[in-house]
Amino acid sequence: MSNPIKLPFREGFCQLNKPEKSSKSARCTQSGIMFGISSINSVTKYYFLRINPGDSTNTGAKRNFLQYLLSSPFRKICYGAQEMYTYLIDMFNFPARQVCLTWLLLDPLVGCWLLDPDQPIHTFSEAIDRLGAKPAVIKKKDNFSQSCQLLGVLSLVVEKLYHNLSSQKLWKLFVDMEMRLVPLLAVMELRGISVDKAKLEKMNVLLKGQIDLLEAAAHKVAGKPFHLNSTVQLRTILYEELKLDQKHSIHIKETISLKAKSTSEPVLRQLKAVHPLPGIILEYRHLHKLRSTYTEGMMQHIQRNYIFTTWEQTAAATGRLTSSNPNLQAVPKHEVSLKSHVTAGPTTLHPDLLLRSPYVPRPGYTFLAADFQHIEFRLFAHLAQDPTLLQVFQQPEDIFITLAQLWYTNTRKLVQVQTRQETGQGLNLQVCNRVWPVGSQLDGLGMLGETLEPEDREKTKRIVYSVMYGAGAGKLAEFLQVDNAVASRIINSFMVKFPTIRSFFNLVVAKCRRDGKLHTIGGRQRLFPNIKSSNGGLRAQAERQAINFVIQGSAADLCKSAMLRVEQRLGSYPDLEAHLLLQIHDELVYEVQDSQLQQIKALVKEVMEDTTALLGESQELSIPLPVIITSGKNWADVS
DNA sequence: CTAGCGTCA
DNA sequence: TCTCTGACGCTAG
Repeated sequence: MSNPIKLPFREGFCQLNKPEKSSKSARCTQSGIMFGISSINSVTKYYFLRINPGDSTNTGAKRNFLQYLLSSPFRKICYGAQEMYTYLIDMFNFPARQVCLTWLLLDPLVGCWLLDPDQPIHTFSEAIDRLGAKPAVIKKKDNFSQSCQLLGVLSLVVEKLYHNLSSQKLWKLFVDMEMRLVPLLAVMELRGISVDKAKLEKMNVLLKGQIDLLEAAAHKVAGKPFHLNSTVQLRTILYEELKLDQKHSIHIKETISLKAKSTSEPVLRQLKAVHPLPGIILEYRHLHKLRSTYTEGMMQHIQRNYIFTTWEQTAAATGRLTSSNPNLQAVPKHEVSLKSHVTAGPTTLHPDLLLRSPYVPRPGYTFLAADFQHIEFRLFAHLAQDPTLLQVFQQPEDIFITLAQLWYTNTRKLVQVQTRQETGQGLNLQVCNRVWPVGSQLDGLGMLGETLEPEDREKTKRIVYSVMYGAGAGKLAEFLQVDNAVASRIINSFMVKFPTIRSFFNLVVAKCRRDGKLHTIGGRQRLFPNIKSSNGGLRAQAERQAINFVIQGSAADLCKSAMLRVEQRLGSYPDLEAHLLLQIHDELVYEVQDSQLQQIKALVKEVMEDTTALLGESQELSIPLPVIITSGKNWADVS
């Protein structure tokens, strides 16, 4: 650990001594980079490089110096590096590609999170406590001298971090994955995604219109105006004025906190049959949520036709990235229907809304999305070595459609098979029939309609993941809208068909009880203190989290690795222009130059499907991980 | 079932 | 008036 260059930034309130909560009074007015350079004989010299916004000298010597410093091979350390990077790249316009590939350093904020991802730290002093770095007595003379002293502590913190991470075999993951991700996330944040404001506004108006109609309808059937968002008022109307529960002798569950009669979704769905109001409320809540978050709410975040999200590296215990302010990972994917049962009107006035369609590429660019096909299910097959799934997953077929088809053909054996064979998709079905013969215990669900709709696939997918991660019959019944006996049968048929679900569960839980922690394919760890709890509920939860972590965390490793490797490969083709805009867990969305679309498609697919390279040469998956590439002129087109 | 974030009372 | 919390609903698997 020789020659560390330490880089906090912002004079006075650098990350090392910034207060717990960013309050207005603590906001710094001057900014720059504070750094210390240690020589061989351990003498450290400290400097402060002032960076004034709008200063023309920012483009000259200061820029060159920072570029030299940050891309130098010396070991550099910085607490909160992503924040520093966004600041610097924004200020100096450093070239994104080069930053991503060469600006590497060590950040104890991320390091501490790798040690215990359930307890991320938020301040430098927490890092000191967590790592047991000697509590330093900071003498308050002036900002500069205080910062110098903190830089000394930073060295100690990284020293401790190194020993902790190495002894837990996390160093490689830290340096080769998480630290390489930092500059990429900074670049993604700064690029932003462009938005068709007019389109978003139009959708907002359409939603508003529909919401107003629903509100009027609700007031009418309630007999008086009231605030539709108020559960208190709604409760009074439903149970004291309309007395829906008494009149129809329906028992209403009580809320846990206030032990008042619930107005929750399942309750309203139950009441829909006896009165129009609950149905209207449900529809209202749905549209109101969409408007306040995804149209009206999203417009608050637009800056000169762009939306800039924040990518959080240390927010999820499984190793996933998260997005916030706004959360672009939760923009609705499926079309929203404005057709209503209560508000009649010509359908032309109620078009379906695609809330992802206002997000568009810059002029001259096209969106390119790359999706890992059912990554967690495939990883389960690999990790559990399930013989049936290992066989099925040799082919890049859509297993959720296959399963949906299987259930369908089992309930109504004829028709569809023929047409699918004619369209050349019969092969999949034959494969699945060989593996899960018609008439097996997967049948009799009777919940799919005449033809296979996209919703059927979505439903099947949710069943698979629910059961895989240990859902009880009650929960499954609730979301499938079937009774408990049917849900039980579904779960049971899965367990019979894939006995490795249980054996893998037992294996993972046993390992977790032995070690107190588990590891993903990429070596990421998570601690499970409750795995030995005497409280059965807590223990069961820890067991489900354990299973989920191994799979979801491994998927996160692969996706992060894919982001980095695509970036590296693009680096060897300087003419190719592709900018990563979004990561939605298993999906990467790029903005690529129109004329280079085909070339980049091929490049991305090749890199992402090379799982051996993604995992490092020593590891290999038992199954391929097919990647689906789509492209288009708005985000809805590639979803 | 797991993992998140944003809205609202 | 402000901040925090729980329930809900959107996403991803």
